[in-house]
This record gives sequence, structure tokens and C-alpha cells, in this order.
Amino acid sequence: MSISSRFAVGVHILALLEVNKGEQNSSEFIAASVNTNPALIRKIIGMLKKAELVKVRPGIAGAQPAKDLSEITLHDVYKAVQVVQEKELFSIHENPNPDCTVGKNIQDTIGPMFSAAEQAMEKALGNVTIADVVDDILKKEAAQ
Amino acid sequence: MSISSRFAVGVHILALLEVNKGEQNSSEFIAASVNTNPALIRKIIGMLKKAELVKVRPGIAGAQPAKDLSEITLHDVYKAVQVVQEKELFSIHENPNPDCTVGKNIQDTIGPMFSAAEQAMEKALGNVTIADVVDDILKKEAAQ
DNA sequence: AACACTTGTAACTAAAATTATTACATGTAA
DNA sequence: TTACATGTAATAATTTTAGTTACAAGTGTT
Repeated sequence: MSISSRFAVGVHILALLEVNKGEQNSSEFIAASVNTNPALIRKIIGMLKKAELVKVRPGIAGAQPAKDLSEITLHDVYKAVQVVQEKELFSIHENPNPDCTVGKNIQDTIGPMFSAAEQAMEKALGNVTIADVVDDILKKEAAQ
Repeated sequence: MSISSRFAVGVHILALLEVNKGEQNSSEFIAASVNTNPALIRKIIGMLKKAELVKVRPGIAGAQPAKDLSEITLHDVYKAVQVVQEKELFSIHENPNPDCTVGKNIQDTIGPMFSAAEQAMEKALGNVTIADVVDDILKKEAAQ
């Protein structure tokens, strides 16, 4: 199965804050760009806020990035929106037979192997920043 | 969310074929080791068969690896059991607003970035073989 | 102070996917 | 033919995601 689009939406939100930085980026405005519900946007922004990636205040319309976008990586967003719990990208079947050599040891054996693959993926996400995303969006826009 | 345990079960099955190679590895026997249903095991073995990783024949009990286990990587199993469609590890929200600069371009921008991370993960899986898994299981077993 | 507007959250619904289970047709061999 | 195994479809149960509604709480203007 796929990783929740909450991650993609989180990236969308941060990119939008930059591209549309002159305006008031209310949850309703952002929801219109993402094409979803304002409540969902507020929920995701709340997660980004907890991870100290954006600044928002109750009652005041709009959100702002909490730091320079070249210092926020896709990995930061990925962690912030908690689409996957730590070391749980791959699920491993529970309760294999403890009376079987394979059943007894399989979890401890493949756990670290799966984690290594997960970390490789996360490392790749760490190589891209929101600034890169914004640059690419603007480049594509200019080419039209 | 997590990637289906079908992947972990696929690895379990292949490891079991080696560790228990003297015996008849019927779907019922394997199911007892994995602790699940024989029908599920047959379904997964069917996928491994289609990927030419195991040999099975209708009516005849037991399955065998189709090649040397040092030549079957976790990546092969991952692809065989189709837990994730090609380039779809990360889902991207559909129908963003085409009248918005970000909405119009976000999919094309983050798609390749997400794919790169996905490929990094798959590459890591390609570095480990079922033979490595079996070695580790036997090492852990001997240490007890 | 009243009003309009916004964020923060909880609760609920709907839709989708995974896993488990049942059933049975098909194939093999004694 | 009998016993047993695989192949596969259909269904149910569980879990998760995404979408929606509702409303309390915060802010600023008039």
C-alpha cells in the first residue's frame, strides 16, 4: 500500500506558503489549492507546527514558514506528518511459530534489514529541500 | 501506513524452504510456521512462482526455490509480492487546483523526487539475499 | 461589548485496503 | 476411487485513510 498523501499535502502547503507569500494563507485558501477540506489542512499544519516547521496562531489568518525553506528537507516534512511510525515502514507478520527455527528468529533477522532500507529512503528524502521544490515549480511554471 | 506483511511472509517462506529443505513444505506446514492460513500461503507462493523464484506444481506437496538463494534478493521478493505498485510508494493527492501555480505543478515536481527515494529504498533491498537471511537465522539459532 | 473571521480539535462517516477464512475446482499418486 | 495437495475466487472482519461537520477558543475591528 501507499504512504498517506498527508506527506505530499504537507510539502504542497510549505511550497504554497512561499509561492504565495504576499497573501494571507488561511486554511481555506490552502484547501482550495490542495483541493480538500480546510479542517484537514489545519490538522496537517498543526503537525508541521509541532515539528517547528511553520508558525501559526489561533485566530490569526495565515501561516508562515518557521525557518528558511532551504533548511527544511522532505525528510523533515515526512517525519512531521507521521505517515510512518519509526522503523515500521515494512510490517512484519506477528506471532510466527516459536517452535520453528525460522519462525523464532525471522522477526529479529529481517527487522534490521528492513530498517536499513527504510533509512536509505529517508536519507534520499533528506537530500531535497522545500526550496528545491519551489524552484522546480517556478521553473515548470515559467516554461509554459 | 505500513507496507503489507506479504513481503515479510514471502521472505519467511523462502527462508523456510532452505532451512527445512529435507521435508515436504506444503502450504499447511508453511502456514503453521508463519502462523496464518494455508490459502494465504498458497496465494503468496503463487506470486513467487510467477516471478520465477520458486517451483510448485498443482497437486504435488511442497515448493522449492527456483534458483540459488544467494541469487534471490529481498528486492526480488518485494517486486514479486507486489506490495507497492511501480512509483507509487508515496501517494500524491489527486486533483490539486489547476488555477494555482503550486496546484498545477506540484504533482510533476514531487513525483520524481518521491521516486528517487523509493528507488533508494529498493536498491538497499537489493543488497541483501535470502541466503543472507538464512545465515542470520541459523547464526541466531546457534547462539541460543 | 458585539461581531465577523480564523484556528484548534473532536467526533463521525465513507471509502479503501489488508488479512483471515471458507469453499471448491483441479491435479497427483497410491 | 480415495486421499491429499495446489489454485483461486468469494466473502467477512479489521484497520486505516480521507472527507465532513460542528463547535470551542482566540483575534481584531467597529
